Amino acid sequence: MVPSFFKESTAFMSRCTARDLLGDRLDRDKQILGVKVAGKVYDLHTAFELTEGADVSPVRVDDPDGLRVVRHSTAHVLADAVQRLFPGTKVTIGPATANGFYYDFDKPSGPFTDEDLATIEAEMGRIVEGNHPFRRDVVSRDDAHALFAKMNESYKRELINAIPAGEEISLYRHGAPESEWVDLCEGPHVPHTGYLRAHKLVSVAGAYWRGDERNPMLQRVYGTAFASPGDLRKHLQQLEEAKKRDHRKLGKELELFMFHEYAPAMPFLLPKGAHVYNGLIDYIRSAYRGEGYDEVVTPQIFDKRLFETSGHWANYTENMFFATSEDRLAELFADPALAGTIDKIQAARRSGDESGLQELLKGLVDIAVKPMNCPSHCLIYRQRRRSYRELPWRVADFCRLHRYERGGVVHGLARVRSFAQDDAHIFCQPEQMETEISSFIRFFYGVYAALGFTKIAIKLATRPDKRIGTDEQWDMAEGALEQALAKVNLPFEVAPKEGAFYGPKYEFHVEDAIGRSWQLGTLQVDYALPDRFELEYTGTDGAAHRPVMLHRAIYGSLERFLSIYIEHTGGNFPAWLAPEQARIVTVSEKQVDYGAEARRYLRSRGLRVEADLGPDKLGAKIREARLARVPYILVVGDKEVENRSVSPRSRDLDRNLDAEGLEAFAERLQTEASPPAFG
RNA sequence: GCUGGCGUAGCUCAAUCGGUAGAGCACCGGUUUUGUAAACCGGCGGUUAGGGGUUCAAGUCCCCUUGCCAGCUCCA
Repeated sequence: MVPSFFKESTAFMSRCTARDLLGDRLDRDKQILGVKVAGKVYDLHTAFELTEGADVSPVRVDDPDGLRVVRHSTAHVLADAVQRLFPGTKVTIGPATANGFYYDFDKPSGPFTDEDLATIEAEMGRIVEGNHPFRRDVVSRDDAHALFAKMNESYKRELINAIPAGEEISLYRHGAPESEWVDLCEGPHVPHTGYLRAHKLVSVAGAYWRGDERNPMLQRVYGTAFASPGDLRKHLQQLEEAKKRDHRKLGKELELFMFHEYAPAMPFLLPKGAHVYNGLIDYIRSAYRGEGYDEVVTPQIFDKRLFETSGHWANYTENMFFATSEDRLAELFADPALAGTIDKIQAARRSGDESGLQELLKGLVDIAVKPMNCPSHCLIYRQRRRSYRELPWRVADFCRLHRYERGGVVHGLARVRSFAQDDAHIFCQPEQMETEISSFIRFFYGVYAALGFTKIAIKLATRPDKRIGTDEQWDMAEGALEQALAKVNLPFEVAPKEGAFYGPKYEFHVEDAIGRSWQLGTLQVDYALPDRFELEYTGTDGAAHRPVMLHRAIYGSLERFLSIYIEHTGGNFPAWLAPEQARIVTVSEKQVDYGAEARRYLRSRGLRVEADLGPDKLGAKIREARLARVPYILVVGDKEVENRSVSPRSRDLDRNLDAEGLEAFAERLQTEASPPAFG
């Protein structure tokens, strides 16, 4: 069925172009770039088969499909500009990304500088100016090879070789007729370069050809482009805002945490940061009582046999830290085999036998620092015989975990080597899974709503090709995850084959205050660990059964959650979490005694209150308290001393409130500072 | 881990071609006694990330190590 707006197109064509479908609508509405037919976007330059009944809709510059077209087209203009300015530079690929585009170049003279970016941007402006059309040509494989051979574009020829036989090979050209620039490209593209005025080059970076570190390093130029200069400006402002909120910057300014090179990528939470961190833990912990969780405390380092049982020794050691003891060292030195081992290690190193070397080194180690809590929880489960009556059993643990992350990936608090999770494992009977899952979802949403996150998207990651367990188990696990969502009426997206090798999972994607999305909590179904640890419970039938294990976390890593929460709030923690809830500032030193007394009183009411009694002027004290993001500034001058009151200034309302008595203020702040309810 | 960049006082940043390491804030002392985003004066503070090299002379040039930043790859 052809949609109504195409009615003016008289004949129904099987082979057609967007122009045929859109007719004079195209001339009336310059925002239209092409059409989307059965999920695929076609530009004005491309002919395609239109099957009857296909879903057809116009693609406009400012919708997501249109933006991708604009960005990809801008990438072509970037490559054009680069080849004009830096002859001898070879082109590779230049796709659109979530927020823009990039183009990878093989540039013999090394990386681009910031000045280069400015020059390239100016050149792009000139290329775009003429409103020159994009043109598409379909060519034979031989012609394509001949063309790019002549141009000495070896990467393009590699790409041509990768195009399956029988598929169309197309070229896109753009620019003034006398200086057209051509690229091997599937499209789609904008009608002409006039659509590409709102662009900005953002940064340069190295990247490998085809993402493989054995391949040559290319120079990647990142840029972004939008439908209009206004949209571009808005995006750049969002980037500015993100920079202002960067938790690494705020962490330093607000004295929340620090790092030291003696413990790289392992945060030190300073008193204020630790307060917020512990507040988040306390919040979950208090909720655990109502949700029926038991909390345990478990060791930090284990005999390696634990991880051999769990499978970490075979699959996870490159992410683990190891420990040793004097006893163990003495044992190793006393072992006559050691001398031989050292020779073998040296030989493996010389011959570059990485995996052999790893095996030898691992053989010397007998203690490892835990990267996850699940193995210890399995040990606890096995502490005694379990009955079906005690299932589901929910075991929570906030113990520290250590994972050796590769040097280049660590990032502030968001990706660290030492962290804790609001981790818990639910051991249950298979038929209890669904109920457990839906009550976890409810719990999860309650916590996020209470913390001011309302936009949450769920992805259901299903069975990957490489997996363990029976199809029956996978059917049951995926079914339970799906039905639990249906029951609470939540939409979700399926991420096919993205599950863990031992079970399917949810990924919760949470959107923050400035529109960025983060994967935080998770829930995973696991049949493997109960098998490996031979966990059992006695059923009503008196026989032994194997429980299912659910791994679940609401915050995920507390460190990472804190980093996002800092950026979400911009450091303006709500009163119930704020390390300092109110600060008394005296107008002059005449009010010092009352200021100290007020502080004593408010503290006696359980409030976290500091006082700035120093000789600075009021304005300076106010400024400092505001920079510290204290929720209430309590001004105390002669009037307040006389009335035993304070004059509060609210951070969140950004204005002065009426003066109120000490007791009344304490009452109000106490109410405001009680943790939010959820559920 | 890979590629590139960076590391100067607690913080933010200067230091021309290789030629005596400096400012503001913070901190300490003093003066000022202040009504909603920075009063004034003085002082303390440095083996320029660490190590090696080149040089008459190194913050500056070269090499190694380390940490950080951006990206790649990986991930909570």
